[in-house]
Amino acid sequence: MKKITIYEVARESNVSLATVSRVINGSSVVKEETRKRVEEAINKLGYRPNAIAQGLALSKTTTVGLIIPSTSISFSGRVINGLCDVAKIYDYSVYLHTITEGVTDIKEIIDDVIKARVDGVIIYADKDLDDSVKLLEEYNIPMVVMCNRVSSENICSVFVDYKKAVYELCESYLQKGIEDIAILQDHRNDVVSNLMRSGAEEAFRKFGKEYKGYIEVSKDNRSTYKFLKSYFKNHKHQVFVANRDSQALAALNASTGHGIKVPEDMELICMNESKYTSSVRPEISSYVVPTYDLGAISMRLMTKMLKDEQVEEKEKCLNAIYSPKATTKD
Amino acid sequence: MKKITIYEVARESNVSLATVSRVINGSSVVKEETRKRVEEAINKLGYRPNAIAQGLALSKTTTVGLIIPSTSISFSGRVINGLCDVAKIYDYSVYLHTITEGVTDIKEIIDDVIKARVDGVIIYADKDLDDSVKLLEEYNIPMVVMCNRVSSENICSVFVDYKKAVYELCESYLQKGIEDIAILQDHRNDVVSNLMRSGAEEAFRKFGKEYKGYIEVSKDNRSTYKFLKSYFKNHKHQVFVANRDSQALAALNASTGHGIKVPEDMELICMNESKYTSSVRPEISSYVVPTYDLGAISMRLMTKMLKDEQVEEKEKCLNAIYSPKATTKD
DNA sequence: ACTGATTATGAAAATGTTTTCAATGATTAT
DNA sequence: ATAATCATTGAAAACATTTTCATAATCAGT
Repeated sequence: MKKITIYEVARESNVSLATVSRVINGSSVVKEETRKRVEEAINKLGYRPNAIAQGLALSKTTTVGLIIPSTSISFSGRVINGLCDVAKIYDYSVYLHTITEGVTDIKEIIDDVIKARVDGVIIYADKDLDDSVKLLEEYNIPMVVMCNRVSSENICSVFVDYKKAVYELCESYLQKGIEDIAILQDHRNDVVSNLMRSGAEEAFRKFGKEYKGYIEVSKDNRSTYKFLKSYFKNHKHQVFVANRDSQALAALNASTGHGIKVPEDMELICMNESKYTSSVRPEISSYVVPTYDLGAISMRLMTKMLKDEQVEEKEKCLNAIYSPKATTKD
Repeated sequence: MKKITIYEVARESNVSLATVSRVINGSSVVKEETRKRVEEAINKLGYRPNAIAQGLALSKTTTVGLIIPSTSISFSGRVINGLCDVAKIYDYSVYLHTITEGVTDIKEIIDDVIKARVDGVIIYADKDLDDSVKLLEEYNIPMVVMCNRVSSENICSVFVDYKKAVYELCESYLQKGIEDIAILQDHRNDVVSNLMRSGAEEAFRKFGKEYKGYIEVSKDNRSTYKFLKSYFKNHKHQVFVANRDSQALAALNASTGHGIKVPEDMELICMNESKYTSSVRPEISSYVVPTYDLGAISMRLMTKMLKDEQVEEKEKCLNAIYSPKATTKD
């Protein structure tokens, strides 16, 4: 089982390498008759171009590196779906790297994508960006940052405006005179949490008040439920906002356990809709976050940068759409 | 900003390419003093080897292709985590391809991984394997198949034994004289559903009975809930088994809506534990499926094949661990 | 001081493409 | 018929490595 290279195709069809290469790449200059002959040879021999050799000759790989925290994969796997779908359309391949917090050395990952000579890097950064990422900037590699607002020559960013969402949410309650709004925060000091904070604070400031309704919990689901279970024994809130769907579920179960009815006694709102927030009863009012789009748009931006198309907006802000549930019935 | 190649390093450190190459690859023959000189030059110039050129020269890329249905990413994202973690340990990179049912042409994906000259392919196949996958076999590319039992020269497989799980589950109820066991099946005729079926049927056959407790529902969560809502109006079951967590949640909500208490009136069992089955109350008895291991083991097998280590077991069968919840209280 | 063995290095070929430039053959206009 | 243009093709360099084979340098043993 010998390897079939462009040489074998050339010999088989009695032309030079150059011509075969032209046929592969759809160059228009080659005569119809020769093209046919070459194509037949290609099929007959089952030849497939070697992307590695192409990469070397062209100094580009039509490959983009994706760097994403492992937690985010289970949390928002559709990001990857959107990203890959668009990549496929534009004939790019995806080189995947996951970051496991406390384990992975980001430097190694950066080293690896540079070694691999990816044409660009898309990075999902729900934390502050590591300094080492700036290495990529020095390398002049086109970058798209998801979930973080970054601006620079070679960097685009795509993010969800949680700040605005929470701002408007708080504003609408404050207008109705409701100011007992609790916001659940997990310890991880992530971008979304910060945005939610500043949204709430801004809204309250507008009404001349200071916001301080944070409830801090740990990342772990079991302990979150335990905590809330005892929390709701002595606490009541008119409005309760959670970031992740599992936290909202925990809140729902913990509160109803104490006879607090959602939404009559307490409005429960989740910042990230999922199949779970909608399959539970009562349904949990949630923000639908366009995670698929987040990935898709990021990759589209990347292809624009790589093909030197005009990038009108270097910062793309997506909105989370509020989908309130009015009743416990359906 | 000139590109730094091995040539520049060679010049800077006054040695030949060959020597620099040896230093990069940790060859033992180079003199300590020269090694130092070369390493200094590498650091000074910020040189990173070009994996593409290496790939060409060595005819291997230390890269494995991962082919996975997009739905499986959100369903079992931890597969990817396990896979990537192990890949990192063995210095392999992951080339990601997603399959969107009805959209993606598998042939194109196969073409692409062949073009990319990945050293091996890991494919998550919860459906029957497409014929085109056999192309890979002809190409003699080492493969690991997840979720499907396949045997062949160059193919290993790693799967979860849902059949055994359901068999034992049914058996234990039948021994107690309980035979009213309903199994929810979504339309997609996938491997897991089939395994569950044959597990149930085998158990019933052992007791001289024929199993026919399937309930067919659509894939869509909303309509599943709707369906179950009206289903539980007129139906009762002692045991109710669902495959996916969202289906179990829907079943829980729909049944309690009609005053059916879990687990007193009906045992509810989910074949795939998730943070949702455990954060809901009453907790849903579930099988903990080692998804992380599924990925990790697959990749480990792959590295063994690629490094020509001995592969003792070409088929690795993982067990789903039953975690029954005895009470509605906690 | 010389031989043989050993260690360290370099020259050059090989990996599989693309692309530039030159050359050839065909076609058109004069 | 001839020059000029145009369409098609091929030779060879370039891409950045690894590796084989040969050679140079060192060293030990006589």
